[in-house]
Amino acid sequence: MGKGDKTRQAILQQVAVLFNEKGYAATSMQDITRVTGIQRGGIYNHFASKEALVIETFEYACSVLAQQLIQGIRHQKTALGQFKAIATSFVELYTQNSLFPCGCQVLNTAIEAKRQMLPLRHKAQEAMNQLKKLIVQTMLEAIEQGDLPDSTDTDAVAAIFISTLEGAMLLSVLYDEPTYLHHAVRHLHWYADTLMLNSYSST
Amino acid sequence: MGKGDKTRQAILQQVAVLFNEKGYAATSMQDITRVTGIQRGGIYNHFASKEALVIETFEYACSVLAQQLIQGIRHQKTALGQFKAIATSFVELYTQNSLFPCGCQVLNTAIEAKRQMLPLRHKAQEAMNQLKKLIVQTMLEAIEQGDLPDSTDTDAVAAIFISTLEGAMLLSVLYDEPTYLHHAVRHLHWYADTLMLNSYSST
DNA sequence: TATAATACCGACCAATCGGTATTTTTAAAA
DNA sequence: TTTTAAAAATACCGATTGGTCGGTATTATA
Repeated sequence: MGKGDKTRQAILQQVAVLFNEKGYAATSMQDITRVTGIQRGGIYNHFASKEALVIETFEYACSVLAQQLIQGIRHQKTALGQFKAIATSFVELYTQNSLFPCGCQVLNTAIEAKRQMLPLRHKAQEAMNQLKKLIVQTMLEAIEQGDLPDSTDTDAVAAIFISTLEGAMLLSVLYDEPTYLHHAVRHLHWYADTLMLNSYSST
Repeated sequence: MGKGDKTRQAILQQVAVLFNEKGYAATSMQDITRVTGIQRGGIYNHFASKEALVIETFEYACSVLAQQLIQGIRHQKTALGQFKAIATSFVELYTQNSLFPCGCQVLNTAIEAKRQMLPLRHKAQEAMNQLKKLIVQTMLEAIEQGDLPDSTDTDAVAAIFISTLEGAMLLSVLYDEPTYLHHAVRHLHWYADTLMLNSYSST
């Protein structure tokens, strides 16, 4: 990796944290020069505009996030175990990883890019699609393995999973208190276990 | 109400929508003059600074929100009915009210005021405290009326309620699709009904 | 080592930012 | 109707915004 690529990567890493902390609009190019140690001219040598930097940074953050999430569930042997591990791993990402101390990048981005920044909004939708897909496919495997009933409405359950986790993330960020994430994991694990006995979700 | 108070109220109403759409940092005073039809000098005659306007607007939005939420559960006769109606009413607020087409003001504010804008963050915490208090007290009544078990961990259940609703709000805003909110309501109603049979929540 | 390409800096741009001081208009009190 | 205080508009401020550009230092290639 040449010098250019190296600094480019370093910029993405450092700016990802900054953007997640302050938001995109509230972060100025001056803030970026401060945290990267590179002047504006240097930054614009790697990225065409602030918007391009924003989008690339989000993509970078998502790739790291997804990789760590998948790694966190890989060791589980059963699909149901993997399914439940998604919640655990998601929470551990926030509570243990210093890269994301200000909440979920996808959540923050989705909120900021509601009507403005449409390309960024689209990226956030794609990232959420990926997460949903991971959950649904894990559930489908669990159904195949007989650990979840055939009647399970995988889309609906996945939506509940994500809603609960993201909402708990919101509360944990708001109060700077990881308890809410732990509550969410416990609730979701119980919910997953209940799905086998109770066919509510298909109605 | 004199003319001054009238325009002041009008500013709060119109700016509340604008802030909720674009976020605080991304909304300029020029945007505000555009939507209110009042020039900067006029605005600053009513509010000392943009920050003061931001905080007052948030307070205004929360008061409207809280009022409508309470009104939406008042007609229920049992406390358990009120408890479940909180979820329904919360969702109806978003899907039917033109005042809040860009998601929950508390959610949006909490995300934007993570480390910056500490007074605003504090206001967001207070607003969330209010919602939590409403849920907990409704549950306590339901326990008194024998519709929920004594062992219910009201704080934990309230956290799950809020997490699920706010998370579903996030998804519905991200995809511009109310389905996620409806999923959340169905899930929470089922959860509330299950609490009576299952004492999981107390562990 | 000589040459070409890349990375970086720092001064600079027009535009816009939030905010203020002043003037004009408006509405309420006399 | 006149007086007067408040409300709104105007003109303007210094600072900062995202972005550009010429020049220089550094790196990679040959």
